[in-house]
Amino acid sequence: MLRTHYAGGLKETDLGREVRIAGWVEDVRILGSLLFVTVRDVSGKAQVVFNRKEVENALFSRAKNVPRQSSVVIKGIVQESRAKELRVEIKANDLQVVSEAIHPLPLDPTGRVPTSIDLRLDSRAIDLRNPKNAAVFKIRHKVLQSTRNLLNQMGFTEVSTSRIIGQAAEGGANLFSLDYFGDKAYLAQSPQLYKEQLTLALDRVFEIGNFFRAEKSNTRKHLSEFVSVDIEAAFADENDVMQIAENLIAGVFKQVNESCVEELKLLGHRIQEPNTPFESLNYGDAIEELRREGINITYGQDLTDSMLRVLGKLHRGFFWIVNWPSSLKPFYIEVRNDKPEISRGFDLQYGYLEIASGGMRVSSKTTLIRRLGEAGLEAKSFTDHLKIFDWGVPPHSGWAIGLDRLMMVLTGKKNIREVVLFPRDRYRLTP
RNA sequence: GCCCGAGUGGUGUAGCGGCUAGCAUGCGAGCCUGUCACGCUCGCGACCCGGGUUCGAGUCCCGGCUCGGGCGCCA
Repeated sequence: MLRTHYAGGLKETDLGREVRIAGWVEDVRILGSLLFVTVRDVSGKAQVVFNRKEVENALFSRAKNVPRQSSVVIKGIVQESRAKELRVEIKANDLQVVSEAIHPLPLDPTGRVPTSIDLRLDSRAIDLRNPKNAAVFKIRHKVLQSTRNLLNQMGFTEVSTSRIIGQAAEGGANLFSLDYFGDKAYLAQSPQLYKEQLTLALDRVFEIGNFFRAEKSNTRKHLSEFVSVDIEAAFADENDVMQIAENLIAGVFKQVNESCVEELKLLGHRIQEPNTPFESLNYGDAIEELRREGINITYGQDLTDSMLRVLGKLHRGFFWIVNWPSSLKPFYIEVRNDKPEISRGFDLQYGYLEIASGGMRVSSKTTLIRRLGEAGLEAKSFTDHLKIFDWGVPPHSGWAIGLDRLMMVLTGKKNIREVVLFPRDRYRLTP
């Protein structure tokens, strides 16, 4: 064991105890015969003191000359600190440099000098030594964990469907294609059809996975690879799954608030558990509101980014947009019985940001074939999917939450790249 | 893909026709026994690339590349 304690975990109860910590050197300050080394690890930092008069020359100069950000193991006795903000520190009797950092480093992970996001992403591993940047991913971990727990409690079974698919159907976004032993294959943009098929036997399923979209987007909220939280529930309608989304999101907010106090403080970001149910806005009313704001839009047009920005100012926090024209929703979304021109799909917004979309699905084969036609797609290329509708597919509903976008809300970050470890966008394929 | 803006030491920036190209941080050398973004002294290190205008170009013009913002595209 290189390490007996974490740097951030030293307490007064450790006074007098010999400990070993392992981390990286954040700072070296020398005052005559006294040498202060700040050592950080994932848990926080500890101050280490070397006294020239009490330790060997070799050790003192090794400590004095260790390049910052090098990995070190330090042994010493915990003593009371005279530092203003510290209770305890380590009076060192050994320091081993286990891996030296070569200077100049591409950025300063202590955050004394800011670094542009682009450069930070080029050096992501060391960028995460900055606790503010690491905090984002500790929160992300908590979000994933709570999402799994909450969906599990709601009776969902977690599944993993394939990312490599043979049909580029579905319309909408462009897919990345690849060579599959001489056949053309594609990277999935969504588990949509698979998760619908699974409701036939597994009833309620969810999947958290990476999906791909070959759009040449150049924005702060789009990536070529993103993480989607998908659910699909048998014998459920759109209202049922909207409620599930509300409970899930409120639950995630609550748990992040409870267990990520330090991380949120580091980010200087506050979150408030949203009240449920969320506000619900009819598409038609949204159009009216936009027209009142002087925006030139007519019923039936899709809402553009700038329109969503306006709506986001009028409706703070989470809100649903419902009762969309059927023509604006994908073929697998059910339409209303009384008014087939109105869809049973919904979008979830957080201000201007689209967080999720979903709806009641079509479960009648003839309706689905008709809807495919209306969407300009060929039923022929959906043979594998269509056949399940002969096998007693239950009525079902579901949605997909963009996890990265939800992370933007939870961390207050304005650029989606901040909340993804190694983002892939139009111009970035590495590291 | 379109529009706008920006590229200056490792990092973040100031300068916008003639400067020994300034500052912060970093790095190197030195002084200091309680620092804590320690302090102080000295030093190191930079004008994105290619054309053009001009006596003279980080500075102005054109093109390229890269980045940022907005738009568009977008299960």
